[in-house]
Amino acid sequence: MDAALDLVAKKAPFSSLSLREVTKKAGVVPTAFYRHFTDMSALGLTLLDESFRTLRQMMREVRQHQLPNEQMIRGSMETYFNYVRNNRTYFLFVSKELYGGSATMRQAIRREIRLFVSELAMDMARFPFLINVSSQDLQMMATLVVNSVVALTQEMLELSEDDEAGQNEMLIMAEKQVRLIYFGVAQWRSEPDRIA
Amino acid sequence: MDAALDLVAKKAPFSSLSLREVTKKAGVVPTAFYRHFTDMSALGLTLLDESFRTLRQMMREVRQHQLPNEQMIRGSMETYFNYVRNNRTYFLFVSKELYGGSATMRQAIRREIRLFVSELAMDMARFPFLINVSSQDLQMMATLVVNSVVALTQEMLELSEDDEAGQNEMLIMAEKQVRLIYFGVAQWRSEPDRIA
DNA sequence: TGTACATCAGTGAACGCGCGTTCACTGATGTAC
DNA sequence: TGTACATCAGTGAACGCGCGTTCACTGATGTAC
Repeated sequence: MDAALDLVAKKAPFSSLSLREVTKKAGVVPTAFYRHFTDMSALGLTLLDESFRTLRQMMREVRQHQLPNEQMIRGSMETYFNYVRNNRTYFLFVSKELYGGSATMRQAIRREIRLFVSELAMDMARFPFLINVSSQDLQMMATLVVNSVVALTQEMLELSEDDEAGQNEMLIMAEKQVRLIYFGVAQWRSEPDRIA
Repeated sequence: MDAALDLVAKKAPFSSLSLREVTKKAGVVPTAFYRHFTDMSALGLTLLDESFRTLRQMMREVRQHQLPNEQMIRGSMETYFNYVRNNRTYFLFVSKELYGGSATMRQAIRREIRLFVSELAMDMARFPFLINVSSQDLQMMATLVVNSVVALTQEMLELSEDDEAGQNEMLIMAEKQVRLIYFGVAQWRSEPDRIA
């Protein structure tokens, strides 16, 4: 599993990895692979599980905070992006699979993302200034936040691992974007034609 | 080229396509490939050029509209998502390459996206209520809009081609999200602690 | 404590297959005079 | 208008290679009595 993650991080997407490549990197003969997985796609799904198992755990902790004030946004983003940095290879793997993987993989990842969105929407439902917003709109707002953070995560993964400055820029951008979205959220339906 | 796009749309990402697969699909002998491209990566770059050539053209037209009122947002989103529907295979190709392709491909796509972001930021700079916003923040806001639309585009591409209802839902969501962002944009720096 | 057996990760030879690429070729279409 | 030659897309045989998967095997570790 480590060998596969390393190979994905260093070059190709998982789908273009060969069984022999992985076993070679792991320092083991190709046939030994079958002692652990039935085939490559089984390995892929296991890696996906592993990737999300700890991520879910971390998200749950981040959600402990409750009110959407600015310190809370900054704190969540710091915690999250730190986690990304410490689990770079997992995120690189998931990022490449999200659109480039098999249908099964893509569905599995989208399911996890939708889960985060729903949880965030539930949190938002408790904001006093959002009591009149439909649950569909809450879902839309949460999707916006999650999609934006995911996009910046993927952008950060393109940076070299030791580009501290660039990574910090991403964190700041993420924080500002989420704050900006919350400005819009507070505005939603309360004064809908301020701009028009 | 059509054969390659078809194969990418139907299943695997471009990087896992073989030269023989493509020529077989095109109804031609493998060696005939070399009459047109030096290798697969040259074909990939040509497809990328082709994908963005007409897309840039369309974006230029969308930008003709000027003021950020709600009809303009709706109109732009309709034009754009219609274009996506009519060029599905190209977008599927680009979407899979954005994170799963070779470094060259990824860089080329990111460059195009950054171009769109800069143009949008320039448009925003002309909004009267944004005169005091730093150009860095304008870039951040434009990034947010573009990233959100890109994410929804990719989500739409996951839907079946004839899922009219689902695709319409994406369009509506995109319009709402962009409108919400504009609410936040209008709020930015003018009353920064409304939420805090 | 010692013996017998089961479990398990890894080995190495072998297979048939699709791969990218080479080469000399064919035959149709375009161009010069 | 006819002839000679160049250009060009496609052909088909052949190559060596890495692939996934099979098989019978080895030897270390764990378990039962």
